[in-house]
Amino acid sequence: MIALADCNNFYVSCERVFNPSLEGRPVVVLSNNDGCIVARSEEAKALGIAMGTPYFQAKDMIRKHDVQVFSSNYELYGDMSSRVMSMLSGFAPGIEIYSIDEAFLDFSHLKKVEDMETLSREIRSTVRQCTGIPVSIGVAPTKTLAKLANRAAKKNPDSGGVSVLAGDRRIEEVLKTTNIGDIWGIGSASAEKLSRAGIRNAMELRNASDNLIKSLLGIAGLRTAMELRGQSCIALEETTHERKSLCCSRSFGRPVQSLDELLEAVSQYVAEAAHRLRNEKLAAGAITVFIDTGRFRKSEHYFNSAMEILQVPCDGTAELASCATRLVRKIYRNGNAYSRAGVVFGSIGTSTEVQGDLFEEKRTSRAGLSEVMDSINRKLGGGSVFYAAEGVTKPWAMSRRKCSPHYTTRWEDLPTAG
DNA sequence: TCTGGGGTCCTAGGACCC
DNA sequence: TCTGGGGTCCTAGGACCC
Repeated sequence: MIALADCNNFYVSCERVFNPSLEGRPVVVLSNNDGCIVARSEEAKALGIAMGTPYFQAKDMIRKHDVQVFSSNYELYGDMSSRVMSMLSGFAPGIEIYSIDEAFLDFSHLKKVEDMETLSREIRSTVRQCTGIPVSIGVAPTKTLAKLANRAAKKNPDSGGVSVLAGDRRIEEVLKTTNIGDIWGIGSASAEKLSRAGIRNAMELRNASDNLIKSLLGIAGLRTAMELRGQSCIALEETTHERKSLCCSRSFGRPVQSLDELLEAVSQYVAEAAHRLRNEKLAAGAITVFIDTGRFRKSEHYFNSAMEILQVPCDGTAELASCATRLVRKIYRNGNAYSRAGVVFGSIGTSTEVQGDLFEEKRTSRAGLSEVMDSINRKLGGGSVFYAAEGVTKPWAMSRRKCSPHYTTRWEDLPTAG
């Protein structure tokens, strides 16, 4: 058996831990650049505010019902997440951290349903007490069913936040009441295809023929169907596997037209991404840059990207930035108002095992400067030293007008009592 | 006026090999 | 006149996840 522990309305819950006055009130958290609503408290959901609603479209409703609004504070959510995950990992022999607010736990050592329920309740109350975050737990024979069990736990107020899916009758009950699009692995495109073929709920997908499913959805869809039948096809992955790409992209606070501002923004994204690269002891073998006018603008949509393969994999900000700068110049088109840009590192490998260039006469040390800058920023706080190329006033920076303090990661933001 | 960001996997088609 | 079969690797695009 596998358990899925999923934090309730995670970002909202993080805000509430340090601001108890939010308890019982409608609260929403916005995506980067204060664009969309990406987390809602139960009270906000009850008002009919949908996931992903653009903030500006919901403003009337927000004012009318005095909904509390927060910008995304990923520093806070990331730190709270690691607290929750470290609590969870003490409760099971195996854990797979699946996302910032979810983890699968190995429950295979438990044989009785009552034991699974008891342990789940213990996990819930301990995590709540030690971190302040409410968690729901679903238990089932496969990951896909555990996802459904978790939904059932959240939906049913009598469940106490725990639901174990064991036994054919109980499983079928849930399958029948789950819409096809609410199954893990079935997105909108697949839901559309299936419903045209007359398959509208999880039970109907489970009972459909392998050939039909494979022809409609391919091998991934077939795996999902088998998981609904109770046959585990998606293993618990306890080891974190090596990263394949690393991306830093952001929308601008206001449209950007000048090449200079675009270059500043991209330089900053490179600096951020390269810093993460070095933290993970990795080096990039290729770099892609993209710029985008955005798809909601009335004028013609312009999106373009360019890639360069590096002679020798690299983790230094300066070298990566000079490459990125070259690429921006290549795709920049004058007269456009850009709303977004980004940098993607690919062909990633371990920085200690870099294949050198046979024909390079003398290998210059590239690591030194970035390392020194990292250590200064670690000691004095992020952003203490940076390349001037990143810009100083940054008029293009994203908006985060309603960001809460970084309660757990910055000394000056420590909450005070009394 | 205002619409996020960061990932992975699968598939089909092309290029190439012997 | 007539031209095989089996395989790998790479890439772009689509779909999915949170």
